Amino acid sequence: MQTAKAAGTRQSVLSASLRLFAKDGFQKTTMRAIAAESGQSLGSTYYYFASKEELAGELYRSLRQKHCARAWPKLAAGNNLEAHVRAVLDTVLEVLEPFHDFGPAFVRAALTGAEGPPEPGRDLALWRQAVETARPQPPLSLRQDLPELLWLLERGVVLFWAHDPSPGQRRSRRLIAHAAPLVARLVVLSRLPVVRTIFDDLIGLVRAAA
Amino acid sequence: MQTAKAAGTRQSVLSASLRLFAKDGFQKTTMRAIAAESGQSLGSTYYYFASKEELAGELYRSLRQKHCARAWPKLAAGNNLEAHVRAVLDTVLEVLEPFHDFGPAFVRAALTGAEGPPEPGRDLALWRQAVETARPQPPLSLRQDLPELLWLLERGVVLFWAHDPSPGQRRSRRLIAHAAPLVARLVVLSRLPVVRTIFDDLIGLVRAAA
DNA sequence: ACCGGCTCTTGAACGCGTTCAAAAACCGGG
DNA sequence: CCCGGTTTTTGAACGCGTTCAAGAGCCGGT
Repeated sequence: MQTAKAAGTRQSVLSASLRLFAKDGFQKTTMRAIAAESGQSLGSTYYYFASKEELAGELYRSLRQKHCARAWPKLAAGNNLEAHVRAVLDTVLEVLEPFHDFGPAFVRAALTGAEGPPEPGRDLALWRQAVETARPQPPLSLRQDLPELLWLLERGVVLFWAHDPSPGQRRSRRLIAHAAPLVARLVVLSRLPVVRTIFDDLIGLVRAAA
Repeated sequence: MQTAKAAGTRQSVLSASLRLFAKDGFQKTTMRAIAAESGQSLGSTYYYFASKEELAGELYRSLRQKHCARAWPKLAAGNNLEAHVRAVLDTVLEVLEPFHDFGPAFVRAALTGAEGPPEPGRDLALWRQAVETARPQPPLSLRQDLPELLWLLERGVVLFWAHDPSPGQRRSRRLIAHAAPLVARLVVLSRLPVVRTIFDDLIGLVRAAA
């Protein structure tokens, strides 16, 4: 059992790391500096977080939570799929933006932290909502697998964004601007048998991977 | 200018690192161990290789060279595109196989070493050859951009392979088995305007990224 | 033979992430 | 109030990748 005060110190370590990561980036921020900033000893921070990676993972987790909370309302109006895809992806960059200067190592550390795909539950639910509430509705045959494919797309975009050196991450925005209509068009065309076959292959490919 | 003897020591450091990486993996092999194994002092290895990463990069470079040399002849017969794609991708796994136990960090270190895409020249040329010698020939409209797309595919496969924990990397093989016909079918279908449009978008997306 | 300037080698040192045994603080029950 | 056990804190220590000032070996020119 842990006391209330302990939770407080834990939080102070977390916020100290947030402050320092923002100032100096992920790599340059040392565990010793985090300990000093939060007024603790070095060993104490390791009592709460087993590694620097785990610290990144914790911050990233709260970020994705915020992402879901912010993106969800945007799906209410029942726009078309392209708008939904764009909304979710734009929101993820919006939420992540202040953390870009943390450096690619931060995202890598966060994504590699303990769990491979870090409890995909919430994000996947968001994509399911995006698919189900889209009007016109995507073909029934795709409705089941599409969320997973879009979730894969999201991870790809985040990875790209993390390494995007362009000012303001313009390239990542442009990537989304291109990808959203592409996805929408593909989904519409999936009614054609030829395209449908491609989708089947793609899904088979993803299944083979996972 | 460097003497002939120096080149020898350099080579001995390289081969020592190869031996140790194979025995203990990339992460667990220490620079000190490499120095000891090659009969040099620690500082001496740093005289030849600025970092552990660079060591990985050097080994990886020679691997890709071997890959090109081995894959090129397989393209001579003028098979269809699917066979060519499968040949090149299978060969890359074949060449890389002994290095899988080096761990994902090895590939990451190699791919991140100094140059972003490490002089894509040779690999891209291989893909160009694969596209140009395929029979029937891919549509003219794709012939220019297809090599770049396939090269992207190759990097994706390698990345996937590096993290593939399945025994004998079966999953990676399966991935290739699924991806090759998918690519071939997509290329054939690119004669249809709708699919062509998708390709254009995809190429635009890649261009926006690079 | 001696020198000046290189190429190469060395081992100590730095700062890092991480571990650990021991001490301190805390807390409910006697 | 004090005691036993748990939770929290501490600072020293380890091994790592990397850096560096100093020296050793080598070689052509005088």
